[in-house]
Amino acid sequence: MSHLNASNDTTTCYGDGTCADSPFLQRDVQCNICGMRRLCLPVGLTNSELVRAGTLLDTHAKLRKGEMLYRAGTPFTALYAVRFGSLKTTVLAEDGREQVAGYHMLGELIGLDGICTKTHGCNAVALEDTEICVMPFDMLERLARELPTLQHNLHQIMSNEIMRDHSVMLLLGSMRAEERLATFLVNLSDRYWQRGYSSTEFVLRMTREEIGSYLGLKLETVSRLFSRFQEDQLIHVQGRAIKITNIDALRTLSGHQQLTASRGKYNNSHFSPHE
Amino acid sequence: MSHLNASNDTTTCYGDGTCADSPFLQRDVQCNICGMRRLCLPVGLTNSELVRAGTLLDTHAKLRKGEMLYRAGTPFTALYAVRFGSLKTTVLAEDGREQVAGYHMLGELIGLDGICTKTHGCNAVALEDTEICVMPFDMLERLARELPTLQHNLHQIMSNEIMRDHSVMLLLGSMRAEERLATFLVNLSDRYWQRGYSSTEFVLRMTREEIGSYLGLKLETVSRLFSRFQEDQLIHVQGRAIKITNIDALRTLSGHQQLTASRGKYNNSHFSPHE
DNA sequence: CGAATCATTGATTAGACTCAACTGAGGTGG
DNA sequence: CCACCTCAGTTGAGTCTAATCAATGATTCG
Repeated sequence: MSHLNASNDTTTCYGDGTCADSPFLQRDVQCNICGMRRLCLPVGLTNSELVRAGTLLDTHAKLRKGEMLYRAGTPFTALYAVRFGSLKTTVLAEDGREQVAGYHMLGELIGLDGICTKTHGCNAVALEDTEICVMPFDMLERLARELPTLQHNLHQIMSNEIMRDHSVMLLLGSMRAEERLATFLVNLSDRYWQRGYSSTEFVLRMTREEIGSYLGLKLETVSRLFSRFQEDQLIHVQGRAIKITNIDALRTLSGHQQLTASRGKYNNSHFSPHE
Repeated sequence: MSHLNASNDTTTCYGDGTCADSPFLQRDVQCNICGMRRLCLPVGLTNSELVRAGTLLDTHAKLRKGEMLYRAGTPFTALYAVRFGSLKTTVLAEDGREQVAGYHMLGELIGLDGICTKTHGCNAVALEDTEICVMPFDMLERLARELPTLQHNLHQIMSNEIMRDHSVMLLLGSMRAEERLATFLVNLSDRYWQRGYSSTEFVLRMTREEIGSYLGLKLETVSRLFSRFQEDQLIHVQGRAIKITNIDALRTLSGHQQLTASRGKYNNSHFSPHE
């Protein structure tokens, strides 16, 4: 993976998944061999810029299922990008209540809420064996001052997280239980699709209780709804294995309300590895 | 207001409300005459930096009550800081449902959700006659590359917005109606206090329906809860005039759960103009 | 001053929660 | 390899919170 030719300097990788250079012109930069480059922080950087950012993006870490990446209250030092696997983040009330704030998969950036207090604001736990990319934040800020594209990407990602949170607030504040679960399923479906996986068959990485926590519902309610959706021929459920049989009906149920996906740029485009 | 001496270059205004220079060393820079400087984007900039940022921070705009600052779907060009007055932002579902995403007062920055798509993601409406500071975003990004303090402040503010959203998600997903309203009142009380106003007597700038929309409740529920809180001697309500008579009980009700305030730096400190 | 908007309060209902019992899958160790 | 245990998931019965529907009172504003 390190013997490929360096490309010329103006070569750019685009957010739409295409690349100005030939498929074999890849540098020995971690991002170039990471399948999620086009969804991640370095979108749009030239190769020489990627090389400069190399030290930033070099450090990886592996997490076993259930392992915690960071804990609320501990010092914030870095942002993390998911290379593979998935994580949940949870916010904690002072009285001990805990709520899932998000599920994060390939190419998504987490830890953003730690910047403002230099302390992590939530817990991040791996839902399966997971590998992440560690980006020390002071280094990232320094680089962002030199690379406007990187700077703008960071701002976009943070802004996108704010939009995502707003759509969750809309879900929690105004939707009925079945609308919430339908929206959740449609959102997962879309995100798997964007990443090149089946949009109709996937395995949930979280328990009913965790889904409920994210959606502001109790686990029994989630379970009942899965059963009802199956009865109504919208999905087929077998434990955590989900097969969507009527995505249109699910979209209708969700009020065509999209939970904003992980990266704004692509939400309304038809970007996908399938095209 | 323009005849005061320029201070020396290393003079810095701090987030805790103090200033390294004498009270009279203020430049003819809008931020220096804005009471909210210590809560706003330019916290910590030296005076010479403030001067550089001057063009960024010079443009103001006035809004009448009910006027819209921006609308979801329209092009995003700038961030806005509240100079006085207040606004609500609302997110829209595709089916027309609308939900209040936040109430914004003095010193708070809005428009952050527009960065990722270059299009505003929500509506912003003045709740009273309001003045705001317009900060063109491309200019802000350029300046942020030159002024690390400004860059970091921007990141902090965005991160803080994410934390605020997370605490709203916790509220909507796990609290009962009375806990939500108590949390809302305590949050308002704290924010007024931080800005030098009474923490126990204030006038709501929004209708019961708007409060309900923010809290995921119907207006009748909000109204009933106000009445019950009054019956229980926690508050005195007269239309929109609120007098808090037992803030401790309200805090207890809210599970001591703070809705994250507008600027992370100050949340857990005892910063306030009263000290 | 009158119209419109906002707010309060009551009666009833529906949707989600709680409590509880039971089933099934996965992992461990004898 | 199977028995056992635990944790996850399903389903049912009853309860309760907040929504809905409805009528009336209070403010605000042109």
